[in-house]
Amino acid sequence: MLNPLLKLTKRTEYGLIALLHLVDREGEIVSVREVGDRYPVPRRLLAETLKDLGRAGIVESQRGAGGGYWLARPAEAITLGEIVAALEGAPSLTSCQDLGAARTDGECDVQEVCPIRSPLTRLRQGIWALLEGTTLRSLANTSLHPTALFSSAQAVVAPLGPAGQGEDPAA
Amino acid sequence: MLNPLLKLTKRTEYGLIALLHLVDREGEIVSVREVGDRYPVPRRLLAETLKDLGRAGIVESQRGAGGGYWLARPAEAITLGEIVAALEGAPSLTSCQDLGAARTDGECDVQEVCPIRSPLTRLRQGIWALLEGTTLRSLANTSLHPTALFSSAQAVVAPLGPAGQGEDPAA
DNA sequence: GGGATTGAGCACCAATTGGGTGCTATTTGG
DNA sequence: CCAAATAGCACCCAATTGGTGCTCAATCCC
Repeated sequence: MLNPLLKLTKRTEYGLIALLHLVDREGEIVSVREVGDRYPVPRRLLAETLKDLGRAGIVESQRGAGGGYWLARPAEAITLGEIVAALEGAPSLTSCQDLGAARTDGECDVQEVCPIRSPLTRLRQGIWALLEGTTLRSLANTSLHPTALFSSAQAVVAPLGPAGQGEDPAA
Repeated sequence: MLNPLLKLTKRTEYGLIALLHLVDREGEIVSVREVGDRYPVPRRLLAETLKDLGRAGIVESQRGAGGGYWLARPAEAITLGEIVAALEGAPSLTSCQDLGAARTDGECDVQEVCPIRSPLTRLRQGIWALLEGTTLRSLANTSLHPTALFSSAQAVVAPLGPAGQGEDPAA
């Protein structure tokens, strides 16, 4: 059994495949059929996924014969984080906190004494920053390198403490 | 429904809680009962989790009355990645590749035409590097800062392309 | 030595989640 | 009017995860 920590759901996988295809056909209208013919993916799920992306404003669509999907924005203005959020919802690393949302019902069952909440929250933000710093364009163009990726992630996690101080990285 | 992308299983959550408690009591023997009394967590699952951590060589244990668990190594020599790997298995970002393992059966159903495999693999490695760069000590001591975290992650993802070249990080 | 305490090892059940499909309505082009 | 194609549900099935029962083995204390 392999770790789901970094797992993407099939929906997101299929969504990425579709989106990358849309990047390839930027400026044109692409039907679900076309994408489904190209990749051995359940056509129906692909359709569901594109509907979700449409509702999220990442793609636009036109119904009827000759209809299909296209990117709502240029590929460099669409981030991986946005895509994942659209297809899987907002991120949460531990189950005991959703940044104030849905606090009405169950609440964190580890409550006040939960010692992992704070540090993991920061880590989650760092990871999320990585996703936000990766654009659909950079995914499409493998030769491009997500350099800005780290500067943004660093900006999020760095405030943890003063840089290059006591801790020994060589340990 | 919130995104499982960064989700940790309850096992890992409980494991982290237990480990942080062990850090707090470094040098002493801590029983499952003690941890279970401190945090509102299913004592039994906590026990299962500690067993797993023991099998992974992260903690050591002693049976019998007065027995319990303690860290097998200093907290700065235990990484979050290691913990997660022990409790959830090795990481995989997309389902279509597990680094060569389990290639006998299903194989990647998107096969050769899978366009997301390469870029996401690299992203996964970057995220994993973040986890590997975070020590249990840094989690325990919130004031400590995971600075080395980014240098290691950068080392993994940077090879994507020549460093500090064409791309504009300020974009 | 005997009993209480505590971890080890399995097997197993129950609840949630995710993958996937059926069906119908609506829009659009020919 | 018919065919193509998206929109919107509702639903089922398989897989994973959360959680528990039971038994055995080691250790301490009396």
